[in-house]
Amino acid sequence: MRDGTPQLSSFKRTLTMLEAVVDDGGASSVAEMARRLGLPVATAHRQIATLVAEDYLRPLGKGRHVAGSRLMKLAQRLDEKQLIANVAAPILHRLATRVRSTVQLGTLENEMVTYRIKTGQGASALFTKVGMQLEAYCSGMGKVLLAYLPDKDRDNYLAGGPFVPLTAKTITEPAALTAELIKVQEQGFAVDDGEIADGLFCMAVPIRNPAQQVVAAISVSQADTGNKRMADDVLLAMLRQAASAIEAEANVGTDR
Amino acid sequence: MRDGTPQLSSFKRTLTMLEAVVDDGGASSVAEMARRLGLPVATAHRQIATLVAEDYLRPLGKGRHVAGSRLMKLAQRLDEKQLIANVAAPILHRLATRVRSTVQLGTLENEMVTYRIKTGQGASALFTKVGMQLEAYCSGMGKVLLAYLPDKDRDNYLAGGPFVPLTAKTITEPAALTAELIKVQEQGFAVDDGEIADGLFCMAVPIRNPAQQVVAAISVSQADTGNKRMADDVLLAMLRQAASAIEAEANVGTDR
DNA sequence: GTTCCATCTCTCATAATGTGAGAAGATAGC
DNA sequence: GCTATCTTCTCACATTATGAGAGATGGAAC
Repeated sequence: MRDGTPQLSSFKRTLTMLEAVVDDGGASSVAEMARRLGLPVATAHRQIATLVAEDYLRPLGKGRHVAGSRLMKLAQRLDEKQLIANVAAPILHRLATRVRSTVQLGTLENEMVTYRIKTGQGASALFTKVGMQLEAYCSGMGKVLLAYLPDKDRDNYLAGGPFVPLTAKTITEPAALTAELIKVQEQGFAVDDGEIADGLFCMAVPIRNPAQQVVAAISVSQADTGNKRMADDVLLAMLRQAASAIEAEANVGTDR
Repeated sequence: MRDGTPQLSSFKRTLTMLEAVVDDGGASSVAEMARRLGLPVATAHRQIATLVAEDYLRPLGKGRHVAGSRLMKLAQRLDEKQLIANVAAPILHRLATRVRSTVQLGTLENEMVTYRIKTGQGASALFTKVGMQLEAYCSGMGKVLLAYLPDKDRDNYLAGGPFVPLTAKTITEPAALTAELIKVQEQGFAVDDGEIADGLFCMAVPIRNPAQQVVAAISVSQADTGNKRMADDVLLAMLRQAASAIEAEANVGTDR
């Protein structure tokens, strides 16, 4: 067991078939696909039958197949957040140089914030890392993402707990947290002034998809060095401008 | 081999793992996933190793994984336009036999119309071919697709030119073309009476996605043989009915 | 440093499972 | 009608996945 293709070979072959059918756009019959991939017809049929049973393909009459709903759902789960992160990267990079601070982008998965982009000055100082997942209740981005959650999910989160304090300022009372999230939703941004780490100030705003759902948040973090810090309203304006730019850019791919 | 789950079970289980990891957004370790799915750790590792080898997952340090590039590419290929074309095919086929003419479906890419479906009587007579790309300004489908473009893009197209005449009736004046597109948008359909080829009559209507964006157009083409031609309003009604059917069918997999 | 705990890697005997040829059943085209 | 093509089914075979357990790795706590 040390060859090039030792593992789960049937899985691999079936994936290849799946891709071939999707690529083909449902133009060809199963037998045709089998011929193209050099597979026995019986095998091809088994593979496609399985894919259909799993709803990764949908039969469309006359031996044709198109992507099924389960595959579509999987694809949707992927690209929205990933796409947003991709288009956001250059915009956030510019923002970071302008505000001379660390700028981050995060999304919510499993009630945790996934940090997907981190850029700018002082990036190394911050303890966050791309790919890292952190509790949502104590960060600016997290509060934004929680604030726009569907009511049911948000209530569920708030009922979950426990909310352990990371600093003296961390909000740990469910009632206080609820009030905070309502405030965040009303004003359209969140502030974290030392709730996640002492002396760390963050401001975060949401990023929406074309359907107006909040799918990500971006934030600016500044270590409170006592002296010059950019005025909050200026910072907020710049964040919102970046958010708009990201939304506009991301929607280009959607329409047309 | 006659149970409910007889086929390619390892494939199914690995798919389940793939989805679980994607859903999880890379939050949990492999062992955690194994526990959650009730699998032996060794099996889980094999599955994930395979998914990584196939580039469906990408390791993200510390046992975490996110969607890999091959999965991303697959997701991209499932694009809206191709799907519409797939579900449209049988509907257009029926339409073509009813109107006894050639029915086509096209989408706009790079300001050119891509012909994706061509079916029905006299299909061989028409010079278009599936996969072909043609200028948009001179065909019924093209005019529909241009008419619903965002203003910015449409103005840009109109400023582009040049619009070479293919027949005596081809609209080549930007001003006239602008007026024509406005008319098309207002009435919701386009007519091409000999603008692309002498004696060729076409009528085209848009196809919209759930967000009400125009993503494709369908058309009926009839060579003007001098005698019986179906009444325009009847043709239009049938085209619109087909468009509705396609939109309804395409949205089944999209929602939820 | 050491100890503990969780994760990951590897091996191997077992049998479960996918395989593919071919026959038989459908379907379409002529 | 016939013929060509696609699909479903069966079955013997051995390829291939399986899962337990032992060893290796890596942190975190102390």
